[in-house]
Amino acid sequence: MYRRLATAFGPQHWWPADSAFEMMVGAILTQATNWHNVEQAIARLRQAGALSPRGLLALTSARLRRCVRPAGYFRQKATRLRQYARWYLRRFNGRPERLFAVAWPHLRAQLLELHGVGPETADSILLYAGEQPVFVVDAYTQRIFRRHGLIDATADYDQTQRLVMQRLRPSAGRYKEFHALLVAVGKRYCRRRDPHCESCPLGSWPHTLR
DNA sequence: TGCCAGGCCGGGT
DNA sequence: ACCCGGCATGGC
Repeated sequence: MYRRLATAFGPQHWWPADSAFEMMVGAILTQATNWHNVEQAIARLRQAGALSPRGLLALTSARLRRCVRPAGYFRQKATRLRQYARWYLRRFNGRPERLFAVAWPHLRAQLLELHGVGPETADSILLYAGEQPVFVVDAYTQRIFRRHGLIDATADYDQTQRLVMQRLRPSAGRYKEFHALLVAVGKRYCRRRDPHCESCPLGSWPHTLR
């Protein structure tokens, strides 16, 4: 599946961000939200000088909310970003090399303790900002794997993640690309309703790729 | 127009 | 341990 997607779509160049902190901000902002909306919010944050922990914390909450608004859930996300920035600054001085000096299984547990950071957000940060060999599962991954019979209907995040990490040799580069490719193919061919699979590189419904 | 987007949390069974 | 409603904007 990975090879087929890579051939069909080519390199995805993920995660689009100029710094580790910007990537982490994007990971929180993109929760259940179109990336286009996130880009608008990030542009506002950049304009406000808030793409660093200190810069973000310097904003009033009203101003922070105005920056976040295009990304939706803006009250929640503004609060979560502020908490995240405070944690990142206090514990790691806002330095990615300090953050990722922590062994990733332990760091993952710490990230999950933060309000507003669940498994996908934590794993995205570990993989794309930290280059740790952790596969990121998202709604597209689950939907595509189910439609191809790779997992059963009840498989949860951890089971799906285990499947990939047991079958694909640990490699941050490959995990990054595979996740990005699944999103790319999912957006085009595997939406919740209206899956138009005719020309999908993974084959047509009902899927037989195995 | 309605549906959907790169989730997560809290309260209820 | 699940299940569900709430959270919100912008594009097609």
